[in-house]
Amino acid sequence: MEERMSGSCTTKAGRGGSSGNNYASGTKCGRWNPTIEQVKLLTDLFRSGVRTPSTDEIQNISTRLSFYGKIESKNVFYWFQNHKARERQKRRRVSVDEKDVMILREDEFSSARYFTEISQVNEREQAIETLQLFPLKSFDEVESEKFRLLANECNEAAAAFSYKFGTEMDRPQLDLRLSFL
Amino acid sequence: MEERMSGSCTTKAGRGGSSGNNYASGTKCGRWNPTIEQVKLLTDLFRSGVRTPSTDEIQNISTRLSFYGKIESKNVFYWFQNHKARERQKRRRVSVDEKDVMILREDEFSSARYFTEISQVNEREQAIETLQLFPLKSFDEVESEKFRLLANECNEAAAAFSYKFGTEMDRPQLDLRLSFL
DNA sequence: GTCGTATGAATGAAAG
DNA sequence: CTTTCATTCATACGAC
Repeated sequence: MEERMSGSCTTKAGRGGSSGNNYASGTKCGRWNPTIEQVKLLTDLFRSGVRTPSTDEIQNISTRLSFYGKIESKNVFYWFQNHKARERQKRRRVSVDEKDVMILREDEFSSARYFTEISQVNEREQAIETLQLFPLKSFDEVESEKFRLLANECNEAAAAFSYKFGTEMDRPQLDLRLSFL
Repeated sequence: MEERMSGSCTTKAGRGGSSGNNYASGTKCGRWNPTIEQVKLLTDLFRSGVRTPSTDEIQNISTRLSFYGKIESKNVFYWFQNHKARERQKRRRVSVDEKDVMILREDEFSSARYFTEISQVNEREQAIETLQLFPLKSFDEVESEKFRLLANECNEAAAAFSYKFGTEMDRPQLDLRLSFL
């Protein structure tokens, strides 16, 4: 059984002063604290279609991101997992409570209308542009350098891969399976 | 990194019951500011045993609470998440503070004794009467009306339905596919 | 003004 | 993959 020993840190009386504290690297210990650059890169990858990178890709990404700060492959793995899950979660919630503020009558729920909405939503999810793999213009000098490297290989390796798998295979089983029936 | 929307909004109001705040909460940006009624309903639900409502339940609750003011399902989600976590946190603090004033050495943590305590806590947490779903007596006239509605449907309509589809059909293939191997 | 607290929001990590 | 847990960040408010 895994151990839950997360907080063995000195999380005593919390941090004093509510005014000053920036999060910079203030996090004492424990979990990974991604730097802005790391987050940006990860986000870009995500936006470019990467969803569930393979072990190798994770390793790759992790190695590159380590340039910007301490990081483990595990972090990358979790990041994508969480990011994907949460985007879905968010989408699910927004779509449901922003559209029909009311309803909730049973017949409404079981109507074909409901399914229609769901389908639309899924389609939109798939619609994330997988075109511009990397904006290559987002950073300053230092970044752009590293960025290019990443962009390069990802363009081929990860990209070509993720494009296929991250976008087409990541979530298409539903249809696949149905097509078998 | 979703939306890091920093509160640059002049959010007034504020519940807590001190100042004569209004529940209007017409705040267009910034964070959600629950009205007294909303908090009461949420609290009652919590006391009645609700801890981690499903997506559908959240939706349900949210929709109903919207009667008392602006609210999104994510607010409900966070509310329960936070409320539960903080109760647990508080209890944990108390147990460490009241029971064994010392200890907490590593061996203690990994000892059976530690787990025993945790278990007890969890059990008690679960032990909160989940019987009386709704006190139906907490409010005035107006509230009790809405309240009843919530109590009624929460466990049937949407539940039965969404449970099926939201859980089984929404995305069950990945594992299926693997099970073939 | 600072500080402490209550609580909404987010997210890394992990369990299921 | 989904859901839950733990911790942290952010903000509003009140006491001083």
